[in-house]
Amino acid sequence: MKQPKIAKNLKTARGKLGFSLSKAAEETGVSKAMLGQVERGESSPTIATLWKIAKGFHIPLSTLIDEGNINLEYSRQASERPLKFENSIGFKILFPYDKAIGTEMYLMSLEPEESHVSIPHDVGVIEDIVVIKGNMEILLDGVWTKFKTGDAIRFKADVEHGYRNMTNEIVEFHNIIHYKN
Amino acid sequence: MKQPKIAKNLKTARGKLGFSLSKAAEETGVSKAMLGQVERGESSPTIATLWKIAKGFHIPLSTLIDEGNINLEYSRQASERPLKFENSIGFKILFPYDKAIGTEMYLMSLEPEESHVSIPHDVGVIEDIVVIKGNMEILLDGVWTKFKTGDAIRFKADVEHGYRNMTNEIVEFHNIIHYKN
DNA sequence: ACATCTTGTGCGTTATAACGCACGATGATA
DNA sequence: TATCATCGTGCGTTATAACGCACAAGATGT
Repeated sequence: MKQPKIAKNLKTARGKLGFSLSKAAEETGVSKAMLGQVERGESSPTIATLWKIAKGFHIPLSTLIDEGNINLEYSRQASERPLKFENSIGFKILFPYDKAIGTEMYLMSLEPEESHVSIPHDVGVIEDIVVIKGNMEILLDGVWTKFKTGDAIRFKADVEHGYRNMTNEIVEFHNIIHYKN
Repeated sequence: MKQPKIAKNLKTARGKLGFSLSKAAEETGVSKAMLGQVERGESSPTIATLWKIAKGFHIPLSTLIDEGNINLEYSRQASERPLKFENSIGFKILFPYDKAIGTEMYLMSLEPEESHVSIPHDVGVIEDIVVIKGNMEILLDGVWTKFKTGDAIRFKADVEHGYRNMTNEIVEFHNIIHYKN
């Protein structure tokens, strides 16, 4: 696991919001000097300070601690539909998001030893997985749980979750995302 | 957004691993006294300290910052036993009808030379087919149309439609029915 | 019973997070 | 040009994170 890139994520977040350090300090209740120190990597903030920042920026806390694969722009798109898995594991769109139906469906594949962790979707989003071929694990509540061909799993996608393939065969699964209308 | 529940999450994680404070300190490189302070909510750790803990515990950092409304709720759905009714084809319920989501999902199978014609569903019902294995035909607008493994088809199910397998191999497909809410 | 080990807590010390403020640089305006 | 406002950085001070150590309580073994 890589060390969290707080400095970069904070700088990126602030930039995208178009906040000066002063404005950011005003919105978050964290001093301008401290925000600057964090961005320059001169200080490691406490979780309480990070929370104040995230709250003031109206972004998930995980956006600030994420490991650099997902930027704020991605996170912001999480509030819009459809959600794309760019630069991630292999997938094929089976049914694109349809507003009338409220779902989208993908055929996903995982190479051997490949894994992917998703940031949380909007509140209320439900995700279905149906394992088409192979043995895979799904990250639910911080625990990797095993599933095999034919298994069907429904879980809340508004928390962090992930998929991984610890076998040496390709895994394929259907991924259906239900958005609350 | 709720304040992160670091104290509770740390205590839970340590408990699940079966670590004493001493063992946890050893594994994480964070002092026993500090771990105790964090668990009792007497101190708010820096992100660097949290990262050391997560790394030492081999868990995602987000597990420690998650907001406490984690429901370890997911459902392993698929019924184990395939069902076969008279005058119908074999199927297995993957996700039963859920009013909140408005869909149901089945894994269907067609023996060689087997066919099935459905009576029309209610007005507005949409049906998705994803061919998992084999070559099949679907009756759409009075015409049998061929589809193969990997094909995904969406059609209005409020008119007559059907499925048939004119090959000598078993065909399997996912059948998702979307009811208008 | 006693000795030893383990466990979690509290305390004093050290390191650093977090702050308010001052300042130089930059840009805008009169 | 002079003035003002904004920006980000650095500094000294205060608060607290993080530590090593000691200790009381509990568990275990003889």
